[in-house]
Amino acid sequence: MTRSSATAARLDSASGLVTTRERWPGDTLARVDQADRGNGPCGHCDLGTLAFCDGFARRTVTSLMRVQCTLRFEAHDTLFREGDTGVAVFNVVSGAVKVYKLMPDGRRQITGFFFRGDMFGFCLDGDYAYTAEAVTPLSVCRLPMQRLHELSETAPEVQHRILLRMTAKLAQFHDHVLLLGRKTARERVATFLLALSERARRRGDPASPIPLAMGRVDIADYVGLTVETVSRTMTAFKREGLIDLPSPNHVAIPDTQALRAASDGSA
Amino acid sequence: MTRSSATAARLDSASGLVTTRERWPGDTLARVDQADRGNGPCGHCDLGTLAFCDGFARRTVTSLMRVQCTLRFEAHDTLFREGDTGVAVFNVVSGAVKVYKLMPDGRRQITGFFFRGDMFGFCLDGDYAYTAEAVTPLSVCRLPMQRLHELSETAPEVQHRILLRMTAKLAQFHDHVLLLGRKTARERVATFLLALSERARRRGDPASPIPLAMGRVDIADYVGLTVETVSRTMTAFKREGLIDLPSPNHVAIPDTQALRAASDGSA
DNA sequence: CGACCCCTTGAGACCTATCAACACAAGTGG
DNA sequence: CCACTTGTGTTGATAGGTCTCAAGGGGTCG
Repeated sequence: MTRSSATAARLDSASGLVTTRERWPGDTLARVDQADRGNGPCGHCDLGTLAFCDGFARRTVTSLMRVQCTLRFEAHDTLFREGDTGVAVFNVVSGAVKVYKLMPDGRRQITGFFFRGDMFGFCLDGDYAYTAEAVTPLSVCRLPMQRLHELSETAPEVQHRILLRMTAKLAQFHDHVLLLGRKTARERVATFLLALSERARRRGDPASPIPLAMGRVDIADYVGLTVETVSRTMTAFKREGLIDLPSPNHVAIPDTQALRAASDGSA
Repeated sequence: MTRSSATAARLDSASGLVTTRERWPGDTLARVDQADRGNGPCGHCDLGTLAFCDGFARRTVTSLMRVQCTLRFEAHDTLFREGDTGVAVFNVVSGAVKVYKLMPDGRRQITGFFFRGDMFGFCLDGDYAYTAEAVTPLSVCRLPMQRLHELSETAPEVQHRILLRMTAKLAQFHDHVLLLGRKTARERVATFLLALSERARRRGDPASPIPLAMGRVDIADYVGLTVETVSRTMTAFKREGLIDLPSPNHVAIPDTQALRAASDGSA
Protein backbone atom coordinates (compact mmCIF):
# COMPACT_ATOMS: atom_id res chain seq x y z
CA MET A 1 0.00 0.00 0.00
CA THR A 2 2.90 2.34 -0.69
CA ARG A 3 3.28 2.76 3.03
CA SER A 4 6.70 4.33 3.01
CA SER A 5 5.89 6.96 0.44
CA ALA A 6 2.67 7.76 2.27
CA THR A 7 4.72 8.39 5.36
CA ALA A 8 6.98 10.71 3.44
CA ALA A 9 4.03 12.67 2.18
CA ARG A 10 2.56 12.86 5.66
CA LEU A 11 5.73 14.08 7.23
CA ASP A 12 6.18 16.65 4.56
CA SER A 13 2.71 17.96 5.07
CA ALA A 14 2.55 17.68 8.83
CA SER A 15 5.81 19.44 9.33
CA GLY A 16 4.51 22.47 7.54
CA LEU A 17 7.14 22.12 4.86
CA VAL A 18 4.59 22.17 2.12
CA THR A 19 6.05 23.88 -0.87
CA THR A 20 4.41 25.24 -3.96
CA ARG A 21 6.50 22.95 -6.14
CA GLU A 22 4.35 20.84 -8.36
CA ARG A 23 4.14 17.16 -7.53
CA TRP A 24 2.57 14.30 -9.35
CA PRO A 25 2.52 10.54 -9.28
CA GLY A 26 6.09 9.38 -9.52
CA ASP A 27 7.31 12.17 -7.32
CA THR A 28 9.15 10.75 -4.35
CA LEU A 29 6.90 12.60 -1.98
CA ALA A 30 3.73 11.09 -3.29
CA ARG A 31 4.37 7.91 -5.16
CA VAL A 32 1.22 6.17 -6.15
CA ASP A 33 1.38 2.69 -7.60
CA GLN A 34 0.04 2.33 -11.07
CA ALA A 35 -2.52 -0.08 -9.68
CA ASP A 36 -3.84 2.71 -7.47
CA ARG A 37 -4.57 4.97 -10.38
CA GLY A 38 -8.22 5.07 -11.20
CA ASN A 39 -10.27 5.40 -14.30
CA GLY A 40 -11.53 8.92 -13.62
CA PRO A 41 -11.22 11.80 -16.06
CA CYS A 42 -7.70 12.62 -14.96
CA GLY A 43 -6.56 9.10 -14.26
CA HIS A 44 -5.71 9.97 -10.68
CA CYS A 45 -8.75 8.53 -9.02
CA ASP A 46 -11.88 6.55 -9.61
CA LEU A 47 -14.31 9.12 -8.30
CA GLY A 48 -16.24 9.22 -11.55
CA THR A 49 -18.90 11.91 -11.49
CA LEU A 50 -17.83 12.83 -7.95
CA ALA A 51 -14.42 13.95 -9.18
CA PHE A 52 -13.71 17.63 -9.23
CA CYS A 53 -12.56 17.41 -12.81
CA ASP A 54 -15.51 15.34 -14.03
CA GLY A 55 -17.09 16.86 -17.10
CA PHE A 56 -14.36 19.37 -17.75
CA ALA A 57 -12.98 19.89 -21.25
CA ARG A 58 -10.06 17.63 -22.08
CA ARG A 59 -7.74 20.60 -22.18
CA THR A 60 -8.77 21.58 -18.67
CA VAL A 61 -8.42 18.05 -17.37
CA THR A 62 -4.94 17.87 -18.83
CA SER A 63 -3.99 21.08 -17.06
CA LEU A 64 -5.37 19.76 -13.82
CA MET A 65 -3.48 16.50 -14.20
CA ARG A 66 -0.25 18.43 -14.29
CA VAL A 67 -0.77 20.14 -10.98
CA GLN A 68 -2.58 17.62 -8.89
CA CYS A 69 -1.31 14.55 -7.13
CA THR A 70 -2.70 11.79 -5.01
CA LEU A 71 -1.60 11.45 -1.40
CA ARG A 72 -2.22 8.73 1.13
CA PHE A 73 -2.50 8.99 4.89
CA GLU A 74 -3.19 6.73 7.81
CA ALA A 75 -5.86 7.36 10.42
CA HIS A 76 -4.81 10.11 12.86
CA ASP A 77 -2.32 11.58 10.40
CA THR A 78 -2.43 15.35 10.21
CA LEU A 79 -2.75 16.81 6.70
CA PHE A 80 -2.20 20.39 7.81
CA ARG A 81 -2.56 22.44 10.95
CA GLU A 82 -4.36 25.61 11.84
CA GLY A 83 -1.96 28.43 11.07
CA ASP A 84 -0.12 26.60 8.30
CA THR A 85 0.15 28.58 5.11
CA GLY A 86 -2.71 27.48 2.91
CA VAL A 87 -1.40 26.39 -0.44
CA ALA A 88 -3.66 23.59 -1.60
CA VAL A 89 -7.17 22.26 -1.61
CA PHE A 90 -7.93 18.57 -1.28
CA ASN A 91 -10.47 16.21 -2.72
CA VAL A 92 -11.22 13.06 -0.78
CA VAL A 93 -10.81 10.00 -2.98
CA SER A 94 -11.43 7.45 -0.24
CA GLY A 95 -11.62 7.50 3.52
CA ALA A 96 -12.71 10.32 5.79
CA VAL A 97 -11.24 13.57 7.07
CA LYS A 98 -12.14 15.76 10.01
CA VAL A 99 -11.20 19.40 10.38
CA TYR A 100 -11.19 21.09 13.76
CA LYS A 101 -10.16 24.04 15.85
CA LEU A 102 -8.62 23.86 19.29
CA MET A 103 -8.89 26.23 22.23
CA PRO A 104 -5.94 27.01 24.51
CA ASP A 105 -7.29 24.72 27.22
CA GLY A 106 -7.78 21.81 24.85
CA ARG A 107 -11.47 22.12 24.08
CA ARG A 108 -12.00 21.00 20.52
CA GLN A 109 -14.65 21.77 17.94
CA ILE A 110 -14.80 19.68 14.81
CA THR A 111 -16.12 21.96 12.10
CA GLY A 112 -16.49 19.43 9.34
CA PHE A 113 -16.23 15.86 8.13
CA PHE A 114 -15.28 15.12 4.54
CA PHE A 115 -15.91 11.93 2.60
CA ARG A 116 -15.42 10.60 -0.92
CA GLY A 117 -15.90 13.42 -3.39
CA ASP A 118 -15.80 16.19 -0.80
CA MET A 119 -13.43 19.12 -1.18
CA PHE A 120 -11.75 20.96 1.68
CA GLY A 121 -8.89 23.29 2.46
CA PHE A 122 -10.07 26.39 0.62
CA CYS A 123 -7.63 29.11 1.46
CA LEU A 124 -6.62 32.22 -0.45
CA ASP A 125 -3.47 34.07 0.48
CA GLY A 126 -3.77 33.25 4.12
CA ASP A 127 -3.35 30.50 6.63
CA TYR A 128 -5.54 27.48 7.15
CA ALA A 129 -8.12 28.36 9.77
CA TYR A 130 -8.27 24.81 11.07
CA THR A 131 -6.44 21.52 11.37
CA ALA A 132 -7.21 18.63 9.03
CA GLU A 133 -6.74 15.08 10.20
CA ALA A 134 -7.42 11.69 8.64
CA VAL A 135 -10.20 9.79 10.40
CA THR A 136 -9.54 6.58 8.49
CA PRO A 137 -6.91 5.43 6.03
CA LEU A 138 -7.17 8.14 3.47
CA SER A 139 -6.52 8.91 -0.15
CA VAL A 140 -6.79 12.52 -1.29
CA CYS A 141 -6.23 14.45 -4.48
CA ARG A 142 -4.20 17.57 -3.83
CA LEU A 143 -4.55 20.71 -5.96
CA PRO A 144 -2.33 23.75 -5.42
CA MET A 145 -4.70 26.64 -4.80
CA GLN A 146 -2.62 29.09 -6.79
CA ARG A 147 -2.55 26.85 -9.84
CA LEU A 148 -6.24 26.18 -9.53
CA HIS A 149 -6.84 29.88 -9.43
CA GLU A 150 -4.66 30.57 -12.41
CA LEU A 151 -6.30 27.82 -14.36
CA SER A 152 -9.73 29.16 -13.56
CA GLU A 153 -8.87 32.41 -15.31
CA THR A 154 -8.89 30.62 -18.63
CA ALA A 155 -11.35 27.89 -17.73
CA PRO A 156 -14.53 29.44 -16.34
CA GLU A 157 -15.92 25.97 -15.74
CA VAL A 158 -13.29 25.44 -13.04
CA GLN A 159 -14.13 28.70 -11.36
CA HIS A 160 -17.83 27.96 -11.49
CA ARG A 161 -17.33 24.59 -9.86
CA ILE A 162 -15.26 26.09 -7.07
CA LEU A 163 -17.96 28.62 -6.41
CA LEU A 164 -20.53 25.84 -6.37
CA ARG A 165 -18.55 23.88 -3.81
CA MET A 166 -18.03 26.92 -1.65
CA THR A 167 -21.64 28.05 -1.70
CA ALA A 168 -22.68 24.51 -0.81
CA LYS A 169 -20.24 24.58 2.07
CA LEU A 170 -21.59 27.95 3.20
CA ALA A 171 -25.12 26.56 3.20
CA GLN A 172 -23.91 23.58 5.24
CA PHE A 173 -22.42 25.98 7.75
CA HIS A 174 -25.68 27.81 8.14
CA ASP A 175 -27.36 24.53 8.99
CA HIS A 176 -24.64 23.56 11.41
CA VAL A 177 -24.73 26.92 13.14
CA LEU A 178 -28.46 26.46 13.62
CA LEU A 179 -27.81 23.02 15.06
CA LEU A 180 -25.18 24.26 17.50
CA GLY A 181 -26.98 27.41 18.50
CA ARG A 182 -30.54 26.26 18.89
CA LYS A 183 -31.00 22.50 18.85
CA THR A 184 -31.28 20.11 21.78
CA ALA A 185 -29.02 17.08 22.21
CA ARG A 186 -31.62 14.77 20.64
CA GLU A 187 -32.12 17.10 17.70
CA ARG A 188 -28.38 17.44 17.18
CA VAL A 189 -27.72 13.72 17.05
CA ALA A 190 -30.75 13.07 14.85
CA THR A 191 -29.71 15.86 12.48
CA PHE A 192 -26.17 14.53 12.36
CA LEU A 193 -27.24 10.99 11.49
CA LEU A 194 -29.68 12.24 8.86
CA ALA A 195 -27.00 14.41 7.29
CA LEU A 196 -24.60 11.47 7.14
CA SER A 197 -27.30 9.36 5.54
CA GLU A 198 -28.18 12.04 3.01
CA ARG A 199 -24.55 12.60 2.07
CA ALA A 200 -24.05 8.85 1.63
CA ARG A 201 -27.06 8.74 -0.66
CA ARG A 202 -25.80 11.64 -2.72
CA ARG A 203 -22.51 10.01 -3.43
CA GLY A 204 -24.22 6.81 -4.44
CA ASP A 205 -23.92 4.78 -1.27
CA PRO A 206 -26.91 3.25 0.52
CA ALA A 207 -28.67 5.78 2.71
CA SER A 208 -29.67 3.48 5.48
CA PRO A 209 -27.13 1.16 6.94
CA ILE A 210 -24.51 3.87 7.18
CA PRO A 211 -21.02 3.25 8.50
CA LEU A 212 -19.81 5.68 11.16
CA ALA A 213 -16.25 6.42 10.13
CA MET A 214 -15.74 8.51 13.26
CA GLY A 215 -15.95 7.59 16.93
CA ARG A 216 -18.32 8.93 19.56
CA VAL A 217 -15.80 11.52 20.72
CA ASP A 218 -15.57 12.97 17.22
CA ILE A 219 -19.33 13.04 16.89
CA ALA A 220 -19.57 14.81 20.23
CA ASP A 221 -16.96 17.37 19.23
CA TYR A 222 -18.84 17.97 16.01
CA VAL A 223 -22.32 18.47 17.43
CA GLY A 224 -21.15 20.37 20.50
CA LEU A 225 -21.95 17.75 23.14
CA THR A 226 -20.01 15.33 25.34
CA VAL A 227 -19.34 11.69 24.51
CA GLU A 228 -21.66 10.57 27.27
CA THR A 229 -24.57 12.60 25.99
CA VAL A 230 -24.05 11.34 22.44
CA SER A 231 -23.89 7.77 23.65
CA ARG A 232 -26.98 8.15 25.83
CA THR A 233 -28.91 9.82 23.03
CA MET A 234 -28.08 7.11 20.51
CA THR A 235 -29.04 4.45 23.01
CA ALA A 236 -32.33 6.25 23.56
CA PHE A 237 -32.94 6.42 19.81
CA LYS A 238 -32.29 2.70 19.56
CA ARG A 239 -34.63 1.99 22.48
CA GLU A 240 -37.32 4.08 20.77
CA GLY A 241 -36.82 2.35 17.45
CA LEU A 242 -35.68 5.51 15.69
CA ILE A 243 -32.41 3.87 14.72
CA ASP A 244 -30.78 0.48 14.89
CA LEU A 245 -27.19 -0.17 15.91
CA PRO A 246 -26.04 -3.49 14.44
CA SER A 247 -22.60 -2.48 15.69
CA PRO A 248 -21.38 0.66 17.44
CA ASN A 249 -20.12 1.92 14.10
CA HIS A 250 -23.11 1.15 11.94
CA VAL A 251 -26.44 2.92 12.06
CA ALA A 252 -29.61 1.86 10.31
CA ILE A 253 -32.45 4.31 9.91
CA PRO A 254 -35.70 2.35 9.61
CA ASP A 255 -37.92 5.44 9.36
CA THR A 256 -36.31 8.54 7.92
CA GLN A 257 -39.39 10.67 8.51
CA ALA A 258 -39.51 9.76 12.18
CA LEU A 259 -35.86 10.64 12.63
CA ARG A 260 -36.41 13.83 10.69
CA ALA A 261 -39.21 14.75 13.04
CA ALA A 262 -36.81 14.22 15.93
CA SER A 263 -34.26 16.43 14.22
CA ASP A 264 -36.23 19.66 14.46
CA GLY A 265 -38.48 19.11 17.43
CA SER A 266 -41.60 18.54 15.37
CA ALA A 267 -41.84 15.10 16.97
CA MET B 1 -35.31 59.63 1.81
CA THR B 2 -36.92 58.06 -1.26
CA ARG B 3 -39.30 56.24 1.00
CA SER B 4 -41.80 55.26 -1.65
CA SER B 5 -39.25 53.74 -3.99
CA ALA B 6 -37.64 51.90 -1.12
CA THR B 7 -41.02 50.40 -0.34
CA ALA B 8 -41.42 49.30 -3.91
CA ALA B 9 -38.04 47.62 -3.88
CA ARG B 10 -38.79 45.91 -0.61
CA LEU B 11 -42.12 44.54 -1.75
CA ASP B 12 -40.60 43.32 -4.95
CA SER B 13 -37.86 41.53 -3.11
CA ALA B 14 -39.89 40.23 -0.19
CA SER B 15 -42.58 38.80 -2.40
CA GLY B 16 -40.06 36.61 -4.14
CA LEU B 17 -40.79 38.30 -7.44
CA VAL B 18 -37.18 39.09 -7.99
CA THR B 19 -36.44 38.92 -11.67
CA THR B 20 -33.16 38.70 -13.47
CA ARG B 21 -33.95 41.89 -15.37
CA GLU B 22 -31.22 44.44 -14.98
CA ARG B 23 -32.03 47.42 -12.86
CA TRP B 24 -30.08 50.55 -12.18
CA PRO B 25 -30.58 53.93 -10.60
CA GLY B 26 -33.50 55.54 -12.32
CA ASP B 27 -35.35 52.27 -12.53
CA THR B 28 -38.74 52.63 -10.91
CA LEU B 29 -38.00 49.75 -8.58
CA ALA B 30 -34.89 51.26 -7.14
CA ARG B 31 -34.80 54.98 -7.64
CA VAL B 32 -31.92 56.58 -5.85
CA ASP B 33 -31.71 60.33 -5.61
CA GLN B 34 -28.73 61.89 -7.26
CA ALA B 35 -27.75 63.25 -3.87
CA ASP B 36 -27.51 59.70 -2.59
CA ARG B 37 -24.98 58.67 -5.14
CA GLY B 38 -21.51 58.47 -3.73
CA ASN B 39 -18.05 59.11 -4.99
CA GLY B 40 -16.92 55.49 -5.08
CA PRO B 41 -15.41 53.83 -8.12
CA CYS B 42 -18.80 53.10 -9.64
CA GLY B 43 -20.58 56.20 -8.44
CA HIS B 44 -23.16 54.13 -6.62
CA CYS B 45 -21.81 54.43 -3.15
CA ASP B 46 -19.15 56.07 -1.05
CA LEU B 47 -17.58 52.92 0.30
CA GLY B 48 -14.18 53.83 -1.05
CA THR B 49 -11.71 51.03 -0.50
CA LEU B 50 -14.45 48.96 1.12
CA ALA B 51 -16.41 48.84 -2.12
CA PHE B 52 -16.51 45.55 -3.97
CA CYS B 53 -15.45 47.30 -7.15
CA ASP B 54 -12.61 49.28 -5.60
CA GLY B 55 -9.40 48.87 -7.52
CA PHE B 56 -10.96 47.15 -10.50
CA ALA B 57 -10.04 48.18 -14.04
CA ARG B 58 -12.24 50.94 -15.43
CA ARG B 59 -13.74 48.54 -17.94
CA THR B 60 -14.74 46.19 -15.16
CA VAL B 61 -16.19 48.97 -13.07
CA THR B 62 -18.22 50.13 -16.03
CA SER B 63 -19.60 46.63 -16.51
CA LEU B 64 -20.46 46.42 -12.85
CA MET B 65 -22.21 49.78 -12.96
CA ARG B 66 -24.55 48.47 -15.58
CA VAL B 67 -25.78 45.57 -13.53
CA GLN B 68 -25.78 46.83 -10.01
CA CYS B 69 -28.20 49.13 -8.28
CA THR B 70 -28.59 50.67 -4.87
CA LEU B 71 -31.58 49.75 -2.73
CA ARG B 72 -32.83 51.19 0.51
CA PHE B 73 -34.68 49.49 3.31
CA GLU B 74 -36.04 50.37 6.69
CA ALA B 75 -35.26 48.46 9.87
CA HIS B 76 -37.15 45.15 10.02
CA ASP B 77 -37.62 45.04 6.25
CA THR B 78 -36.96 41.66 4.73
CA LEU B 79 -34.54 41.62 1.78
CA PHE B 80 -35.17 37.98 0.92
CA ARG B 81 -36.40 34.87 2.63
CA GLU B 82 -35.02 31.39 3.10
CA GLY B 83 -36.20 29.41 0.11
CA ASP B 84 -36.37 32.35 -2.27
CA THR B 85 -34.53 31.80 -5.51
CA GLY B 86 -31.08 33.28 -5.06
CA VAL B 87 -30.38 35.72 -7.85
CA ALA B 88 -28.27 38.45 -6.37
CA VAL B 89 -25.55 39.24 -3.86
CA PHE B 90 -25.58 42.39 -1.79
CA ASN B 91 -22.98 44.79 -0.51
CA VAL B 92 -23.87 46.84 2.53
CA VAL B 93 -23.34 50.52 1.86
CA SER B 94 -24.69 51.76 5.19
CA GLY B 95 -26.66 50.26 8.03
CA ALA B 96 -26.69 46.66 9.24
CA VAL B 97 -28.22 43.38 8.09
CA LYS B 98 -28.86 40.14 9.91
CA VAL B 99 -29.39 36.78 8.26
CA TYR B 100 -31.09 33.95 10.09
CA LYS B 101 -32.74 30.57 9.90
CA LEU B 102 -35.99 29.61 11.62
CA MET B 103 -37.11 26.29 13.02
CA PRO B 104 -40.72 25.08 12.73
CA ASP B 105 -41.44 25.98 16.34
CA GLY B 106 -40.05 29.48 15.98
CA ARG B 107 -36.59 29.04 17.38
CA ARG B 108 -34.27 31.37 15.52
CA GLN B 109 -30.56 31.31 14.84
CA ILE B 110 -28.93 34.39 13.43
CA THR B 111 -26.03 33.17 11.32
CA GLY B 112 -24.49 36.49 10.48
CA PHE B 113 -24.46 40.26 10.82
CA PHE B 114 -23.30 42.42 7.94
CA PHE B 115 -22.07 46.00 8.09
CA ARG B 116 -20.65 48.63 5.76
CA GLY B 117 -18.52 46.94 3.13
CA ASP B 118 -19.72 43.41 3.91
CA MET B 119 -21.08 41.17 1.18
CA PHE B 120 -23.84 38.60 1.62
CA GLY B 121 -26.33 36.54 -0.32
CA PHE B 122 -23.92 34.24 -2.17
CA CYS B 123 -26.05 31.74 -3.97
CA LEU B 124 -25.42 29.74 -7.14
CA ASP B 125 -28.29 28.06 -8.95
CA GLY B 126 -30.18 27.41 -5.77
CA ASP B 127 -32.31 29.03 -3.14
CA TYR B 128 -31.18 31.32 -0.37
CA ALA B 129 -30.44 29.19 2.67
CA TYR B 130 -31.50 31.93 5.06
CA THR B 131 -33.57 35.06 5.49
CA ALA B 132 -31.98 38.49 5.31
CA GLU B 133 -33.45 41.38 7.28
CA ALA B 134 -32.44 44.97 7.81
CA VAL B 135 -31.41 45.70 11.39
CA THR B 136 -31.25 49.44 10.85
CA PRO B 137 -32.17 51.78 8.01
CA LEU B 138 -30.17 50.24 5.24
CA SER B 139 -28.56 50.98 1.93
CA VAL B 140 -27.26 48.09 -0.13
CA CYS B 141 -25.68 47.61 -3.50
CA ARG B 142 -27.32 44.75 -5.38
CA LEU B 143 -25.44 42.65 -7.95
CA PRO B 144 -27.16 39.93 -9.96
CA MET B 145 -25.22 36.76 -9.28
CA GLN B 146 -25.49 35.52 -12.82
CA ARG B 147 -24.12 38.75 -14.24
CA LEU B 148 -21.37 38.80 -11.70
CA HIS B 149 -20.46 35.29 -12.68
CA GLU B 150 -20.48 36.08 -16.38
CA LEU B 151 -18.37 39.14 -15.80
CA SER B 152 -15.87 37.19 -13.78
CA GLU B 153 -15.18 34.97 -16.79
CA THR B 154 -13.52 37.87 -18.52
CA ALA B 155 -12.36 39.72 -15.43
CA PRO B 156 -10.37 37.38 -13.20
CA GLU B 157 -10.00 40.16 -10.66
CA VAL B 158 -13.74 39.94 -9.97
CA GLN B 159 -13.58 36.21 -9.51
CA HIS B 160 -10.62 36.46 -7.22
CA ARG B 161 -12.34 39.00 -5.04
CA ILE B 162 -15.43 36.83 -4.75
CA LEU B 163 -13.27 33.91 -3.69
CA LEU B 164 -11.53 36.12 -1.16
CA ARG B 165 -14.84 37.18 0.35
CA MET B 166 -16.11 33.64 0.48
CA THR B 167 -12.99 32.17 2.04
CA ALA B 168 -13.07 34.94 4.63
CA LYS B 169 -16.68 34.08 5.33
CA LEU B 170 -15.81 30.40 5.65
CA ALA B 171 -13.08 31.24 8.17
CA GLN B 172 -15.61 33.32 10.11
CA PHE B 173 -17.95 30.37 10.19
CA HIS B 174 -15.26 28.13 11.61
CA ASP B 175 -14.79 30.59 14.43
CA HIS B 176 -18.49 30.91 15.03
CA VAL B 177 -19.00 27.16 15.08
CA LEU B 178 -16.27 26.91 17.71
CA LEU B 179 -18.04 29.61 19.71
CA LEU B 180 -21.41 27.88 19.53
CA GLY B 181 -20.13 24.38 20.08
CA ARG B 182 -17.58 24.83 22.82
CA LYS B 183 -17.64 28.24 24.48
CA THR B 184 -19.34 29.29 27.70
CA ALA B 185 -21.81 32.17 27.90
CA ARG B 186 -19.10 34.55 29.08
CA GLU B 187 -16.74 33.49 26.33
CA ARG B 188 -19.45 33.83 23.70
CA VAL B 189 -20.38 37.37 24.65
CA ALA B 190 -16.75 38.42 25.00
CA THR B 191 -15.91 36.92 21.62
CA PHE B 192 -18.89 38.61 20.03
CA LEU B 193 -17.95 42.05 21.36
CA LEU B 194 -14.33 41.61 20.32
CA ALA B 195 -15.35 40.56 16.83
CA LEU B 196 -17.61 43.61 16.50
CA SER B 197 -14.74 45.80 17.65
CA GLU B 198 -12.28 44.19 15.28
CA ARG B 199 -14.64 44.51 12.33
CA ALA B 200 -15.25 48.17 13.16
CA ARG B 201 -11.52 48.77 13.23
CA ARG B 202 -11.02 47.05 9.89
CA ARG B 203 -13.52 49.23 8.15
CA GLY B 204 -11.93 52.33 9.58
CA ASP B 205 -14.22 53.02 12.52
CA PRO B 206 -12.97 53.35 16.08
CA ALA B 207 -12.47 49.98 17.72
CA SER B 208 -13.49 50.91 21.19
CA PRO B 209 -16.65 52.80 21.72
CA ILE B 210 -18.60 50.55 19.36
CA PRO B 211 -22.28 51.06 18.62
CA LEU B 212 -24.47 47.98 18.93
CA ALA B 213 -26.72 48.13 15.90
CA MET B 214 -28.64 45.10 17.10
CA GLY B 215 -30.66 44.52 20.26
CA ARG B 216 -30.04 42.00 23.00
CA VAL B 217 -32.45 39.50 21.44
CA ASP B 218 -30.48 39.53 18.19
CA ILE B 219 -27.21 39.12 20.04
CA ALA B 220 -28.68 36.18 21.93
CA ASP B 221 -29.95 34.55 18.75
CA TYR B 222 -26.50 35.00 17.25
CA VAL B 223 -24.40 33.56 20.05
CA GLY B 224 -26.86 30.80 20.91
CA LEU B 225 -28.02 32.09 24.29
CA THR B 226 -31.15 33.70 25.72
CA VAL B 227 -31.67 37.43 26.13
CA GLU B 228 -31.48 37.11 29.88
CA THR B 229 -28.13 35.38 29.82
CA VAL B 230 -26.71 37.94 27.41
CA SER B 231 -27.95 40.77 29.58
CA ARG B 232 -26.61 39.20 32.76
CA THR B 233 -23.25 38.52 31.17
CA MET B 234 -22.83 42.05 29.90
CA THR B 235 -23.80 43.41 33.29
CA ALA B 236 -21.20 41.15 34.86
CA PHE B 237 -18.55 42.35 32.40
CA LYS B 238 -19.40 45.93 33.27
CA ARG B 239 -19.24 45.17 36.99
CA GLU B 240 -15.82 43.56 36.48
CA GLY B 241 -14.56 46.49 34.44
CA LEU B 242 -14.12 44.40 31.29
CA ILE B 243 -16.43 46.69 29.36
CA ASP B 244 -18.26 49.94 29.85
CA LEU B 245 -21.84 50.59 28.80
CA PRO B 246 -22.34 54.34 28.35
CA SER B 247 -25.72 53.37 26.93
CA PRO B 248 -27.34 49.99 26.34
CA ASN B 249 -26.32 50.27 22.69
CA HIS B 250 -22.76 51.41 23.10
CA VAL B 251 -19.90 49.31 24.39
CA ALA B 252 -16.46 50.57 25.31
CA ILE B 253 -13.61 48.12 25.70
CA PRO B 254 -11.03 49.61 28.06
CA ASP B 255 -8.71 46.60 27.95
CA THR B 256 -8.82 44.51 24.80
CA GLN B 257 -6.39 41.94 26.17
CA ALA B 258 -8.49 41.37 29.26
CA LEU B 259 -11.61 40.85 27.19
CA ARG B 260 -9.68 38.60 24.86
CA ALA B 261 -8.61 36.52 27.83
CA ALA B 262 -12.26 36.21 28.77
CA SER B 263 -13.12 35.16 25.24
CA ASP B 264 -11.25 31.86 25.30
CA GLY B 265 -11.17 30.96 28.96
CA SER B 266 -7.52 31.87 29.44
CA ALA B 267 -8.65 34.39 32.07
C1' DC C 1 -50.10 60.16 30.56
C1' DG C 2 -50.38 55.49 29.10
C1' DA C 3 -48.92 51.86 26.06
C1' DC C 4 -45.27 49.57 24.35
C1' DC C 5 -40.70 47.96 23.78
C1' DC C 6 -36.32 46.88 25.43
C1' DC C 7 -33.23 45.88 29.03
C1' DT C 8 -32.43 44.16 33.54
C1' DT C 9 -32.84 41.34 37.69
C1' DG C 10 -34.45 37.41 40.55
C1' DA C 11 -35.84 32.52 41.74
C1' DG C 12 -36.36 27.98 40.47
C1' DA C 13 -36.24 24.15 37.02
C1' DC C 14 -34.07 21.50 33.66
C1' DC C 15 -30.83 19.82 30.43
C1' DT C 16 -26.37 18.60 29.81
C1' DA C 17 -21.65 18.30 31.82
C1' DT C 18 -18.86 16.12 35.07
C1' DC C 19 -17.07 12.41 37.61
C1' DA C 20 -16.92 7.58 38.19
C1' DA C 21 -17.31 2.84 37.10
C1' DC C 22 -17.92 -1.05 34.11
C1' DA C 23 -18.10 -3.94 29.72
C1' DC C 24 -15.89 -5.31 25.80
C1' DA C 25 -12.55 -5.88 22.10
C1' DA C 26 -7.91 -5.61 20.49
C1' DG C 27 -3.27 -5.67 21.21
C1' DT C 28 1.10 -6.97 23.73
C1' DG C 29 4.31 -9.41 26.03
C1' DG C 30 5.38 -12.88 29.37
C1' DC D 1 -2.54 -19.23 26.68
C1' DC D 2 -3.11 -15.82 29.98
C1' DA D 3 -2.32 -11.39 32.41
C1' DC D 4 -2.09 -6.86 31.46
C1' DT D 5 -2.83 -2.70 29.12
C1' DT D 6 -5.22 0.40 26.18
C1' DG D 7 -8.96 2.33 23.77
C1' DT D 8 -13.80 2.80 23.06
C1' DG D 9 -18.57 2.71 24.22
C1' DT D 10 -22.03 2.56 27.78
C1' DT D 11 -24.41 3.55 32.09
C1' DG D 12 -25.19 5.82 36.68
C1' DA D 13 -25.19 9.66 40.18
C1' DT D 14 -24.42 14.28 40.98
C1' DA D 15 -23.39 19.09 39.98
C1' DG D 16 -23.72 23.14 37.54
C1' DG D 17 -24.59 26.42 33.85
C1' DT D 18 -28.11 28.20 31.34
C1' DC D 19 -33.09 28.42 30.47
C1' DT D 20 -37.62 29.48 31.93
C1' DC D 21 -40.87 32.14 34.14
C1' DA D 22 -41.87 36.35 36.40
C1' DA D 23 -41.55 41.11 37.56
C1' DG D 24 -39.79 45.78 37.50
C1' DG D 25 -37.29 49.96 35.45
C1' DG D 26 -36.52 53.28 31.94
C1' DG D 27 -37.06 55.14 27.51
C1' DT D 28 -39.91 56.54 23.42
C1' DC D 29 -43.93 57.79 21.08
C1' DG D 30 -48.59 58.53 20.22
